[in-house]
Amino acid sequence: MLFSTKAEYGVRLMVELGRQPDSGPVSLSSVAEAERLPLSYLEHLVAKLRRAGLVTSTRGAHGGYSLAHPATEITMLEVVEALEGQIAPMECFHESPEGKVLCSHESNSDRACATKLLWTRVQSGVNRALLGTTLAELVEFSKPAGERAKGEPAKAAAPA
Amino acid sequence: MLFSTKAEYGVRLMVELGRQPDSGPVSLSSVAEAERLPLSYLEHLVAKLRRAGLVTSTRGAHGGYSLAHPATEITMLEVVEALEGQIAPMECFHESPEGKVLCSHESNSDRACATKLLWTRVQSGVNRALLGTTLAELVEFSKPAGERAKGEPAKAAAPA
DNA sequence: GCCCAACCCGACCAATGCTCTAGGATTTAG
DNA sequence: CTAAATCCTAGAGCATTGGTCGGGTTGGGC
Repeated sequence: MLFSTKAEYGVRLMVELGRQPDSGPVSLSSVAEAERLPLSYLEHLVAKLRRAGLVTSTRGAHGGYSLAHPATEITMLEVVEALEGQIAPMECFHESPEGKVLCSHESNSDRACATKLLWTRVQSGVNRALLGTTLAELVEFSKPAGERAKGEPAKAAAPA
Repeated sequence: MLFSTKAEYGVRLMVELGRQPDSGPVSLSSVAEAERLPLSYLEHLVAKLRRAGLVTSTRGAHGGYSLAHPATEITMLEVVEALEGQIAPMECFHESPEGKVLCSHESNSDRACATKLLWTRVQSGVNRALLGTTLAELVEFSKPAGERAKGEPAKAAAPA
């Protein structure tokens, strides 16, 4: 598996928040029930999303979580990275802050790192998919067919 | 990490085999030394590649492994799948033999599976990258710059 | 002012998979 | 025959995953 359930559950959580745009904060327990996910595990995941600035929390009675930004401005790259950490296809494959690709195996040999070309392409493919998918699209997609295509249509991104 | 070292080591192994096209079988220990990888671990990996029909083995003294097909006809999708198993972005995401996408969460709710759109795009991005990269390209890429671009040039595939 | 819903936090735990080693059995060139 | 090599199975050691548990803290409603 490329990703763990952290990404799966976390994205579902975000979609659930995105479905009620302006009805105040949504409690975690209602999300847990709707998606049939363990509440106490969701607490850990939502904490990561909060620390990443993707959701805001309001404490106390009738509290809960809300999206920190409009769903059209939240890309899946942000969400998945907040949940799973930096996305790299391989352990030895890191991007420095300036965007250069580093590979710890490179010094192993006089030759160029054979796999760098491959992992670069894979990462680029994943990044394009994640960056080109907004939360708004998933919210729209999750609605029953009859309900779709009303309101502002989600920005169409690069097709699958 | 998207992939484990199984893919990394296995691809390196394949590249090493691809560098000596017609000089008989290559022993695992020479590969292990050249790439500084643990020999006994490589044995497990090469067994998977053999069972997948990607390499052939010749036993006994002066034995070793060779590519079962020309490097231009081996895609990284075959190699990585042989090593890591079926590639799916998420546990709940399977492709049936007819190519239909199944999702075990779909029955959880009256709504469409919110994450299916996302994982479909991710998988398609990864597949394109893996399918569009041949072993011959990596072999070429791994040569020192001066040595490249001689012989038949590797088929240029979809750029990163 | 209390209660309770809800967020918050850290410790813990079982299961799984990854990385790698050990030890041997089998095959074959020289 | 012997050395080199593939082949096979059985694990050890470790990190991660996917949770659970118990207890805080906050704040609205009665």
